[in-house]
Amino acid sequence: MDDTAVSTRESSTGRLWDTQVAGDLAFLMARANAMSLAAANAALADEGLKVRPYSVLALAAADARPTQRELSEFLRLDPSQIVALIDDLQDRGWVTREPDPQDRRVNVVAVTKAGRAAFTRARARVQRHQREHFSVLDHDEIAVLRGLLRRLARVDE
Amino acid sequence: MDDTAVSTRESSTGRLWDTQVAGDLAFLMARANAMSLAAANAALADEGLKVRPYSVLALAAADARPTQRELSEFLRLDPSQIVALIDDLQDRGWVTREPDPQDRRVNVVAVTKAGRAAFTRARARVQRHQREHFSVLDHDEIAVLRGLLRRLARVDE
DNA sequence: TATTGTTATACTCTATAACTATA
DNA sequence: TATAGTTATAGAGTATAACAATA
Repeated sequence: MDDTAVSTRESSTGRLWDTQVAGDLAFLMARANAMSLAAANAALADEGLKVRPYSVLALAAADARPTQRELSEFLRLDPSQIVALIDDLQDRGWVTREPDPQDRRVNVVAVTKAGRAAFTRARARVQRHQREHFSVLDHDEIAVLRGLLRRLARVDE
Repeated sequence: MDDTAVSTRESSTGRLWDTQVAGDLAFLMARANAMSLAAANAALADEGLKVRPYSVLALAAADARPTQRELSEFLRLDPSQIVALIDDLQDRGWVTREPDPQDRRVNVVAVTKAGRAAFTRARARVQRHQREHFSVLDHDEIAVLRGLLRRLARVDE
């Protein structure tokens, strides 16, 4: 093999993975999340969705009847961002705002028939994506990761 | 205890955690990352740093002598964003751009004495933060999580 | 008085393309 | 021709404060 005249400069970033930061959970999580988010958004692009509106649709489709305030907490977004998110899904005819009769300040987000169908399609894509994107881990490892992330993600409830 | 007249509406978001999305790795990662990022940024705020510039400083302080291109790949940021990041650290006197004599197009990022001191202070804060923020997991669980995230984060190298 | 949803706005981050200097 | 770094800019995402309706 002719690798005698290899460049002085290592062309890859391999050696950067031997540094301290590369072991920081905050760094690893940020990088893994950026990759996962990009892949998930790509998977949802054909349905004209991204992860955020998909999550709202999913909660509505699960008949969880979330209030906008609850969505704000759960998705860790400002209430003002939830407005735009729901406006968009409502414009597509996928969800509706139902005023709570017991507290007329509150809107509950409900799914429509079309919304349920859209969610079913989107969910199939997301699940296929997850299998592919996380295929570097085996079934048991994924279960372990899910459990650990779940505990971290739920910490400040 | 007087909890007989409790409200009809569950005030917490607990029930949302029983839905399908709450098990999606993409969702869990996004949420766990958002929490971790906010905590890490808060930990670094006293040093006038955020996670991004801290990561650049860390790689320079590790004497990895990264090029701007390598930083771009490693941090998953556009090359144009690296410019501003390094400008800022350079203005503080913490890093310098050293032109590579072998390829004068290339800048290598090197740490200064002051930069090394700043990094030492910042690193102590970050490590303290990590211990606190991830304290819901025990030592072994953290090691497992780090290993799994590392494999995911390194996938497309 | 406090809270839900809403609007407006400013700020940060991100993505893209074009430019320069070197190779 | 191709690549490293830079600049400019538009778009997306985020954070904050103030407001109306209701509690």
